[in-house]
Amino acid sequence: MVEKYNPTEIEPRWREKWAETGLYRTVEDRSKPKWYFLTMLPYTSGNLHIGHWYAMSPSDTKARYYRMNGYNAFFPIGFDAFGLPAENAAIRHGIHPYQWTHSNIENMRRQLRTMGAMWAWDREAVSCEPEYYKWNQWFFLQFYKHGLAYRKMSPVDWCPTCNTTLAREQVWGEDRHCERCHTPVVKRDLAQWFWKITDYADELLDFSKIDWPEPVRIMQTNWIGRSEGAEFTLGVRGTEDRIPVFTTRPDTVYGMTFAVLAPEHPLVDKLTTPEHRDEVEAYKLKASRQSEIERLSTEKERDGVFIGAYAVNPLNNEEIPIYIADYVLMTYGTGAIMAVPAHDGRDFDFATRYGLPIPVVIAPPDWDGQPLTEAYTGPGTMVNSGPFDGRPSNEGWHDIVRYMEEHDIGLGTINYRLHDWLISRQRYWGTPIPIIYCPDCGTVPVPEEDLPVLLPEDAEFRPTGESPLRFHEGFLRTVCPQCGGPAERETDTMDTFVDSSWYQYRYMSPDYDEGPFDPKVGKYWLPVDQYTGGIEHATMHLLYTRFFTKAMRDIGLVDFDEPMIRLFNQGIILGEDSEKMSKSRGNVVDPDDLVSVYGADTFRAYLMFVGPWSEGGPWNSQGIEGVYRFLAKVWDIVLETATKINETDESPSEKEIRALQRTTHQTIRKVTQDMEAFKFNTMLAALMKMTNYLMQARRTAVANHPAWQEAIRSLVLMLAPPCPHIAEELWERLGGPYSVHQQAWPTWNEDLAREEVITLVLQINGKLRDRVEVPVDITAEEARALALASEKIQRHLQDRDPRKVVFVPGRLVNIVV
RNA sequence: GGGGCGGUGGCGGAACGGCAGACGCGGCGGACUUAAAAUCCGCUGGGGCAGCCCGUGUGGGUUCGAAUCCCACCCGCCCUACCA
Repeated sequence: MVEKYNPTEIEPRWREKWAETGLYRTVEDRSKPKWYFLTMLPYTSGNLHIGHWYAMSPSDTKARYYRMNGYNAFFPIGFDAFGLPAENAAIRHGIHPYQWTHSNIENMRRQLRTMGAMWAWDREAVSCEPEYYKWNQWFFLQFYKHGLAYRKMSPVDWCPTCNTTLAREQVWGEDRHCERCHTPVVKRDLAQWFWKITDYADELLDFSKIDWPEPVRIMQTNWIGRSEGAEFTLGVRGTEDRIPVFTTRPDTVYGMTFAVLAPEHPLVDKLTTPEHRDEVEAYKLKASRQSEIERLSTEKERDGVFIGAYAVNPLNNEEIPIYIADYVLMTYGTGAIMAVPAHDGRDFDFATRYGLPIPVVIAPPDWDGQPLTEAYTGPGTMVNSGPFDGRPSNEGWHDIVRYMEEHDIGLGTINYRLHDWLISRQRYWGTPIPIIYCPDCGTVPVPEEDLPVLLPEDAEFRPTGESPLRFHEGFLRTVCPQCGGPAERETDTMDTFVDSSWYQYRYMSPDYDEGPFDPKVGKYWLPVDQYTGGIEHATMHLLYTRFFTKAMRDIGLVDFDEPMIRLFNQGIILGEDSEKMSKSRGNVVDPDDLVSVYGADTFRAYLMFVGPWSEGGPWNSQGIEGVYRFLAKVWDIVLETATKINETDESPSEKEIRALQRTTHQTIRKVTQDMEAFKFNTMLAALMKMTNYLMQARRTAVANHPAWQEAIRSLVLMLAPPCPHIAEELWERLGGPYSVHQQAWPTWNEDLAREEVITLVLQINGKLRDRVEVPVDITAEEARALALASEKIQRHLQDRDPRKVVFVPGRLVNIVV
């Protein structure tokens, strides 16, 4: 009996050796093609959970595969280290965010190392370090200089008791209360900084330069929400005021029977007549709460109130009542709409409720002239539309826009759902925005040479969650860089999505201090060749980082348009109950426990084996045993071979040798193809199948043949990417040179992989009736003759005549009767 | 309401126009053992258990042939929220 597989003994030993010998040190080796692999960086939560392993093991596997294929593969790691949990820990436990974050990072580094991944630790970057966030500030200044950063008023959730703004995740429940004191939150306007991502809206809709999954492209496209339409103004009877409205249906403008403003629309107060004021105020108050109430109640009634004023339709001069209603949003378009109840479902509901007229202006194709029972939103013929009557609506659409432009009524415009990126956060644990407010000079950017604006260490964390920066005199009080007079710093910090928008660049050269990254190093590695991460980031991080790269290009930092050429979205690993893992459900699986029992190799391989990486799936604590058994079998077979336990004088038959070679080369082919296609589950199944074959063959004479040595070596090499430790150990025992991870990936020989005999399926009308063993290269004629000669076929055929015989080479014969 | 993903044995899944269920878990039987564990070998979709019949959410369609392509519907999960 050979020595037993003992992962806990071999794994730490090899990790040490890899570190000592610098096996994964990054070198800009220009003699090799580069391949930049990037996996979404972890947040410094303190503990590596199974989701991290699920995301990282396959990407490490693929990076290792590329390395064995002659690429210089770059696989960096870092930490997303700013964010609210650190501040909460400071408030609750009195630990400074920096200290909390760093002890978390220490622990996570230790846990990450047990994975045995080929990370480029020498390029690690941590976003809460001044050396990192200095460049967030630098980017801010560049954006400011290039007109991509501006400040305007914007609403935030505000807790009146805690006297602080709240982040989205601090607002709880249907009544939207503060997580700390349970007071219902209110909206409050603050001056905040924005970045002009909308400048790139059209370019962000262009995916021609990237190979990204279709669902992500669709989600980004919907999120950007480009819609073509017209913007025009409605006059208000008896005033000089004009209400701008946006519509995607200018062809329906004659069907407007009322106008609706968002309750927060700036003209509401001015236009409301005295007798409607109370009602309007009451509705506004209701809307300010209700519009934020969780929209779980799908059957919400569409309501609103008349404000007493009338608008004028500029095309037919008809006067129509003006309402406010919470179904119109201040944040989209102009915050006001022309309501055409016949051709918009929401307007239809509203008009029905308040008894407003619903004139048809687009006749549906088979319209009988009767009133509509629901809104008709399709194309049709224009009616009741003055000079446009009789026009097909899709042509009339353009006619009316042209008419509006010719008569200075309005303009054809494009509207986006996408808003500019609000980056201000009223928080401590983030990057200070490098701006100074001077009573004389106004808004003054911090000079580049004064960066970084450091977060003060002696911050005082109040239980209410107020930002310590607002009360920190030493931070707040400064001098104006322009006039030298007393001035105040901006106390808001940046959204943490800023950190992750460009971290792939910082990994080039985390110690570089002349710019965000060393352009010489960037020239070699950039852009990212393969990015992997969850699809939940489709419309946030993945959009922001594309924006950042385009802005960097326009600033002259990079010469390409997209940050990541290829993207793969992995699924989510669930608990054994098929529910999302969470502490409250009690279905959390701890990676540390599993590693200490089974070793990292088994754990990595099981996560890949459990199902397609893109799908995720439930954890199964018994399933992992199967993978462990598989590795233990490989261990036994390889050691048996290495120690030549099985020497006999017998020589194998040609047939046995060919069968072994065929298995080896078919497996190499399958594993290579699956590795390319991210099909790690079937890749491992193929390796298991080969191992099962070797288990059968190891006691036969073929184990003495050179083909056996080839099979064993190939198996170990193919195991190196998914299970780096055991492969290294076995490779050494086989007498291979250090390291297995520097060996070439095995290649298959198509001739050796080819089947000689196949099972030909015989069907009648597509139903399986018989099978016969035939040579692969059987001709159609031979196959047909063989099929008709089959006893079972004859029996099923009875006396019916074959009308047609379909022959599919290598597969089947189908007789049609 | 909009968008995305998915329904295949007891379970995770494979096959993605051509033998449905690879590989693994679990189960059953056997070998080894005083015994158990571990390990190894065999069987394992359902029904008749013999020739066969039925099976990929449901109902249609295309095709010589459909889990796979098309249409309609049902169910589940995720994201998003009245986008004019």
